Amino acid sequence: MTTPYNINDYQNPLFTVDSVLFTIKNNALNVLLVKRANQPFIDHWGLPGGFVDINKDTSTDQTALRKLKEKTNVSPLYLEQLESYSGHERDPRGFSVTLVYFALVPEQAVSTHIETVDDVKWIEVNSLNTLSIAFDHAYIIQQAKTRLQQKALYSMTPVYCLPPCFTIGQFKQVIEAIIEKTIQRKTLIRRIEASDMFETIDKKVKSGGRLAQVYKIKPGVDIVNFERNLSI
Amino acid sequence: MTTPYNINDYQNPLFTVDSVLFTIKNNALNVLLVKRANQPFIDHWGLPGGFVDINKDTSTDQTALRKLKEKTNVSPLYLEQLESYSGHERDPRGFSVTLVYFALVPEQAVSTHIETVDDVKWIEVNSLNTLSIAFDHAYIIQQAKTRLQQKALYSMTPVYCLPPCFTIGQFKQVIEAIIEKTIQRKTLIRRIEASDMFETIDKKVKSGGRLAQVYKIKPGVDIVNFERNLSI
DNA sequence: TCAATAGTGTCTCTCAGACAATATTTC
DNA sequence: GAAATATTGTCTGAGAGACACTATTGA
Repeated sequence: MTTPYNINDYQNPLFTVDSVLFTIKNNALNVLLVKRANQPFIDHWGLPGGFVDINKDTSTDQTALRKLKEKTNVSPLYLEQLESYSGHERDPRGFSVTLVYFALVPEQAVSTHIETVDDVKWIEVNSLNTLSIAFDHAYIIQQAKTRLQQKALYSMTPVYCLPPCFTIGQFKQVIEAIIEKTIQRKTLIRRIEASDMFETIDKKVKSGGRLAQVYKIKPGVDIVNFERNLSI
Repeated sequence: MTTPYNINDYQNPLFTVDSVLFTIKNNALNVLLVKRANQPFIDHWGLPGGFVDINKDTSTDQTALRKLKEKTNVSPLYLEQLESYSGHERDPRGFSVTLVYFALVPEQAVSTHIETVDDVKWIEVNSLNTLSIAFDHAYIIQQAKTRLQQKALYSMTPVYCLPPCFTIGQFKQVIEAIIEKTIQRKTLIRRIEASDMFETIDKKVKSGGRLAQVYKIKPGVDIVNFERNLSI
């Protein structure tokens, strides 16, 4: 090392940004996978992502959003860092680091686009084992699922899997699909009121029985966390 | 790009690993800072960290631990990823990514070592503004503090700021120093019992009043989370 | 004895779970 | 009316906050 801090003096790790994009489809948690066009793991399914483009991206958040938009044509409503994964074994090209984001969208925002291509698709998280998944992405998806399940217990985050207008019944189904347990409708209503995140709109929709009140997120509100979890 | 996936085809971001090592000293939250010996920000104080050494490190966790051990001579009892920070502006050398860990140790484990050197020191988090801090490290430390405060509300994590044997009074003081609020001793006792993480040892120590029972962590237990937060 | 800290007993309050009761809808 | 779903009412239980009370130490 002749000159300190010259990046080329170091063997740099391979650094990528990947995203676990979830939605609820058919009452089940689904994740967006992309068929790899290149080695390694060519033709396997993996998470959408890639290298930072330092000419286009102002941060790794932008990298994640850019790659998701390339694949789905929309930006997710919710995006946060999950964790980074690193090591010599996870990529045959050598030591690698991937910074993983986790993101949520309503299904229909994406499905109309990806139905026109055959290298991007939704897959049920509980059916991942039927596919050959690239790298350690199957493990990462499980970690992201666990994180989402935790957040569903103490926050309103799952609402970002819903379209702009929704009923309490739809919200309940989304939460139940995520945590894989039923919850009390009453508890959800209490939280909706306490959070003050939502407003009713002057519309009711049919639901098989009594018409259901339609809600939407108040403009500009932040996601609300609760001090107590839903019960395990 | 002639050959896909050749790392040298990309302008890679500068990738580093930094750690926010906290302890409680004089009933206040302190963070370990290191005086920088090189540009940029030479002679400013910054977080301990550096580049991944892919010949020594099996993961970025190892990078964080290796750098902390170089500076403090001990490994922290608790280490977890905080978040990564990226952008063009945070480092004058160009687009950079730093993966930040947050770590806890009991004070005395470190202080005996760092008292012998003058480029590593503890500084109270609430007095950071009296120093010139390198990069965006002051902001990162605030983020780490917020995360630690959250964890103190729903988990036993702060116990890793304590020596192996401790009293409930000491534990209470550590939690109060972190969250900057007083808590009910009774609540802490209830959580200690419910967590089943601790055992009493056959010793009592003097405390200014009645002798205090000494506790230690049961071997092999994992950190326990609660379903309810302490009140704001 | 008093001051100080440790530890216990117990009441209140909040909010999740449970579930009954009522309200609307379609068929 | 019956089936289905929406909405409200209300009781129970767990656990945090508050705080009084007892216990044990040193000065």
